[in-house]
Amino acid sequence: MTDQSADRPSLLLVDDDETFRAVLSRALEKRGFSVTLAASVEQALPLAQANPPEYAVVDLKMEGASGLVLIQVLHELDEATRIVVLTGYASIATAVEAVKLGATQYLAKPANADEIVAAFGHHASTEMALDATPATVERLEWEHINRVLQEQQGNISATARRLNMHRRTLQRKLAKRPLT
Amino acid sequence: MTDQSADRPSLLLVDDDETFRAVLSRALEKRGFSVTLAASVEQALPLAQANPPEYAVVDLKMEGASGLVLIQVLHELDEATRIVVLTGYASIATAVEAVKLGATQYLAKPANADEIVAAFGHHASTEMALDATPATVERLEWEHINRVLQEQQGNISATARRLNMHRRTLQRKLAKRPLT
DNA sequence: TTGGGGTGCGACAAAATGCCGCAGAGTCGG
DNA sequence: CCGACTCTGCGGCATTTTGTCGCACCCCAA
Repeated sequence: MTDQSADRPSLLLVDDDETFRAVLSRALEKRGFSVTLAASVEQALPLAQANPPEYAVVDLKMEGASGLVLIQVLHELDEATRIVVLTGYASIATAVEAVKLGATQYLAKPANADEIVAAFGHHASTEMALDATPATVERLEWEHINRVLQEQQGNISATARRLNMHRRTLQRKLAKRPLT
Repeated sequence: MTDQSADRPSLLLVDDDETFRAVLSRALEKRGFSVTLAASVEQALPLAQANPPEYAVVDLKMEGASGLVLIQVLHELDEATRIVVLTGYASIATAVEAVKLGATQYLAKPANADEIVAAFGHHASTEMALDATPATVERLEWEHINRVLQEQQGNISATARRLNMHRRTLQRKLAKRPLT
């Protein structure tokens, strides 16, 4: 992954959400990475084996094989690869697993590009990462709710059940615009 | 810690809750371990340095130094020591930290002796089942707060400022045990 | 029609948050 | 030593949010 951008660190981004993938890819390119995309573990494996990346962002739960498989392979290919795991289904057990398999850091979605870059650790060419501002809790909640709502095709009752939140509360939260 | 019980594996149990410590000690002795007790990291350090244990059970949050300090020392003394971390304030951020420092497994209290003993045998697997349920908003908030708190080296005022949250509110949230 | 799912919303009780202040601690420089 | 700055935890009380309940309505399939 040190193709024509030999001076930019290579990064493999693996996520089955096409929109998220495109947005994050752009943000990471802006921060100086040379990004290669994959929509699944199966798609990512040959890419990684051909050119082990310096950095990787791996969604944990995708169609097909688990992101855990990719973490293990990436780590075996090059122990120096810095792997950040992203997941909308965060749990301590999977965090332990991911780190033991070689992940550098484990982040719950939503996570913005600055947070992801900061999670790689100190990186000399991305000074702007040092000022990473964490999202407010309200922002986080809003994005999470809307993501699950979308997964439930806009069904408010189902979303409330899935989030273990009261429907009335969910309605109220959705009626409010989030602060920036 | 292989004093007169040369045929029983040595185990260092560090927890500032005297009752819990005594109960768990008894249970672990019944399971064949030779248990040494300590009520704090400060108390445990010289014990560990004198005789690095084969196994350790370390509470994360105690008066005085954090259990994370002890994990690091234990791991440096003997990489083969199997360390299980216990905490009533479980978070992904501390789980990641503990595992990176050398912990074998990370368990949320309450955890019984069987669970702890099983945890000593934990090995990373790519076969782990991934959660099908998205995190609740409360869980997401808890994990986010704890991640930023860790980034701010445990400074509550700084964390509150960074999260644009009132300090009192943050204190209250941190005092509550997270939902599982 | 019935039964099952969904929608939005108000009233009121309960819980959480915001705001303020208190008391204490530590660090640093003058 | 003092003052200035930071931090810590916590209670009292006002305000806001959430939980609970119920109402009214909708759609769809049997």
